[in-house]
Amino acid sequence: MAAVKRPSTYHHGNLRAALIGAGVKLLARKGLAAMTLRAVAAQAGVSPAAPYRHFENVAALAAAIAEEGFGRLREAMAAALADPALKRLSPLERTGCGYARFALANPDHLRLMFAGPRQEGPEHAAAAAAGERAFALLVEVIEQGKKDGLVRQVPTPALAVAAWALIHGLSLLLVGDQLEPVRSGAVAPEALVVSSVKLLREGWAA
Amino acid sequence: MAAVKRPSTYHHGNLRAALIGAGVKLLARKGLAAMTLRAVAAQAGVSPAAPYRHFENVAALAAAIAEEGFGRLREAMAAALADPALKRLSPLERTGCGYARFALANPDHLRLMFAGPRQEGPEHAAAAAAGERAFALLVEVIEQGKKDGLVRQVPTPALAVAAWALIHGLSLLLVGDQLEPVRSGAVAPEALVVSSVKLLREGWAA
DNA sequence: TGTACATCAGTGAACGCGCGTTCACTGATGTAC
DNA sequence: TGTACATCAGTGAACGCGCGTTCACTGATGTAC
Repeated sequence: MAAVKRPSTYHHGNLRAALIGAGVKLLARKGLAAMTLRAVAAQAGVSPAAPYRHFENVAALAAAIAEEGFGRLREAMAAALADPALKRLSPLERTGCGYARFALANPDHLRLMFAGPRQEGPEHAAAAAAGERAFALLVEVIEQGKKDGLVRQVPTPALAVAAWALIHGLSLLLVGDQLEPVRSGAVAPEALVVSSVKLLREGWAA
Repeated sequence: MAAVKRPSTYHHGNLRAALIGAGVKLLARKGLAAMTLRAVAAQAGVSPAAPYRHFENVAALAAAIAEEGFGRLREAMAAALADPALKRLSPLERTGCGYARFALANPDHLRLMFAGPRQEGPEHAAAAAAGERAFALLVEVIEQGKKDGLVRQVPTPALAVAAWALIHGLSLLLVGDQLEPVRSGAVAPEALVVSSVKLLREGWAA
């Protein structure tokens, strides 16, 4: 018989990662308000004091969970870019769909990521860096679009900010159930994303 | 001597309105997290139990403050629309500037207005109605733009949602200090609003 | 290979705090006569 | 016009709760010899 590796119950092994995972789970199951330090510790199966071995305070833990979210957001955008089901859309539209998919699947995680202004500390810096990496993916898509002749020679930062703002705002409105056509079921969320990015592509000027 | 109307200290007169005003003040001075029922009552100069004469619970009070915010948001858009300093911009751009001005002047109020999903109760319904009135102003601007031949014959709801999402997302990113060009002082917030709405007007397609 | 020991990731009890909410009350107001 | 009284918007003390954080501790781990 193989000597089964019995994980110790006292020493966790990788509590930091487990706490972040527990936070993600809580955000999904109970929402942002329920994601307290004590709840995260309980979800991870440790005492309320345990997280302090890995995080200075609750804000640092939240920042680490936000960082995780930015990583997943980037992955969602990359996955949508490569999604064959979206191949009829332009890369920028596919990226937007990825963003919206993450938002709709993780509404409270998104809220946490963009809750409040920037703060001090290493975890907050790491979260900001992860956010910039996600933004950089959008910038790459735009640059490539220019090379492929799909995108006008408008300054990339201006377009990236506008595209990010559009899809970010749309995601938050969707997540907040604030759009009447979606609430009534008249329009599917993804259709709205596509139509909005298309509008940004073609412009509203007569 | 005229008989001066001495306001009673016991009976407030219009505590409901005073509580909403106190909430607005707290949002501006201390932020969203500090806007508790007890803090609002203290700011209004009454005991913590007094608000219960006017609101069922703290959520109803928050919804009433959000409603006030939507009213102010609509006013800010209408004011920008009529602002001679912005007369070189299109009506849609002016409306966006008004939105952004409200956001930058009242970041935590905006966060409250869009915090969390919809809830039950008369105050929440009133807040939603006020939000729809603000949205209706945008719809009017678009309809007028079509009549004036400035706006393409694209479905109004689609354009209204896209424009709202763009300016909403941009405002939240500005308010969260999440845009590097603004943080570094390279671009002024209003310039970003104008350039983004212009981009939505002209499109990014080559 | 076996033992002593330093390390440090965990425990669990406790703390003070501010929160939302309740309840019996108080006193200013306005109306009926 | 003056008085009795019903109304109801306020008080203030109290409640239970869950929060973030601390502290002395415990016990599993891995290393030195």
